[in-house]
Amino acid sequence: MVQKKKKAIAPKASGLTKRRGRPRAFEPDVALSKAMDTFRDGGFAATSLDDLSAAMGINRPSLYGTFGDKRELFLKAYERYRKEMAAEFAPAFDPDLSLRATLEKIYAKAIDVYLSGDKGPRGCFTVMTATSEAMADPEIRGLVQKALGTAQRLLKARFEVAMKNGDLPANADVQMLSQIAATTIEALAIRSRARFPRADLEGIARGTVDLICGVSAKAS
Amino acid sequence: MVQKKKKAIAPKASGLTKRRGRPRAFEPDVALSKAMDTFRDGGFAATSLDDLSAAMGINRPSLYGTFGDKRELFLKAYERYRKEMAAEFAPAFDPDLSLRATLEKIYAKAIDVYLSGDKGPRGCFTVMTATSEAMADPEIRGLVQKALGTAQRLLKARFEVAMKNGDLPANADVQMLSQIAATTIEALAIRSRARFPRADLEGIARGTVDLICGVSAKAS
DNA sequence: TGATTTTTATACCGTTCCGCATAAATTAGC
DNA sequence: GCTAATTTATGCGGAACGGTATAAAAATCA
Repeated sequence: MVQKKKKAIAPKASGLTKRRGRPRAFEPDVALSKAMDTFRDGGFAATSLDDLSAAMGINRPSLYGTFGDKRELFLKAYERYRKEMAAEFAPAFDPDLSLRATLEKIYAKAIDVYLSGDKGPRGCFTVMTATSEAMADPEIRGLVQKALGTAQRLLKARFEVAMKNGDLPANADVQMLSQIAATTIEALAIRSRARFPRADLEGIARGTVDLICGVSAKAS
Repeated sequence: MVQKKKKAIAPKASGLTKRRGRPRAFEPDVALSKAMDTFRDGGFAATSLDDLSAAMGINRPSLYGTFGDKRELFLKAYERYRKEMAAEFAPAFDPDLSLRATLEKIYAKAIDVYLSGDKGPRGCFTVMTATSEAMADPEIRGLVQKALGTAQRLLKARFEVAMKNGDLPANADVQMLSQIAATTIEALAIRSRARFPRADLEGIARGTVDLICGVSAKAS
């Protein structure tokens, strides 16, 4: 390559400027979503570019041109997962909800997400798929640490509010409670992947909620 | 092959009958241990037979002849891991130990096991390595279910004893307690793999032990 | 219409993968 | 020593892998 002439003027900020050449035959967003599912099913190493290309419905060169190599695609898929999860869980943190309702909503959502998948429960991208790669890839490891840390921090903040509101006893150990709450989510991810029945997962969730919020009467 | 003549008489039950041909140049047991470590580091798919052969110090044909193909070797490595863990954790269930001492010993051992590894914390074979394959392989999935179930059953039995001994309140919910105790182990496996510092893991363990056994005073 | 730009489709390249074929090496039995 | 049995060492073979070169297709701009 001698020297590629650079486009002098970028198209004006409008996101709808007509591109010059042949238009894309796929929606990058839905393709990335398919890639996310595929990685979640098989993990990084066991998922081939052929698998991805087939699932995303685009040829390998298009895939490469749009998302970069396999690892970059994995990172983008994981980034998308994190954003999707943030959006999924946000409503549960609605301050109008009681502490118990918040926790119930979080666990219900987690169970739904982890059990979804045509070929079996996909589990959690962070806990299962990304953490597997965390040993060999420092960047992925950092993202996993951030994700786990963020989850626990959000829970801790909610518990602090609850303590001020009187929904938790004044001497509650919010650090410990947020650990219990966060690690329960991680355990749900593991057990969903191992195909524990939904009722088991719901039982674990209910147990943790009862433990944190207190049970008025020990129901039979 | 026309027809392989079968050995008419099996050598007498003595385990020390001299084998006929060239002796093995490796110890199958230590080789399997190396395979276990290697799988734990990289997972099933990302670990090649070259990796295994190099780590185990034996050539591929010997490997194949002794342990079978890659999946069989994986299953044998996992089986070895489960037996090893059973032996490692057995002392913690010594009935002379207090409930608190038992739990402390369990978590201390878990953290030690999960943080071990030259190239970084190896985590738990069940939670990390095997569960990754659980989706595609029903046999592995069954083993994972059994392992997770066994851990929780052991804990539950210990809590039932504690309740009879008065170490737990008479109205304690042993099912819930064993869930908390077991899921905490799984969370430790995840977080060790994500390279959370040892102090964090110990903090999680201490929190769970305090929660289950009760804290006399909320220390500063 | 023709030139330019961008994406698509086909198919290839070198590497790595898993499993095994083949033959040399090392033992026990005769 | 010779034969049979078993393990080692070398390395092959077909398939799958990740990535890319190349050219056709489809759009805009002149």
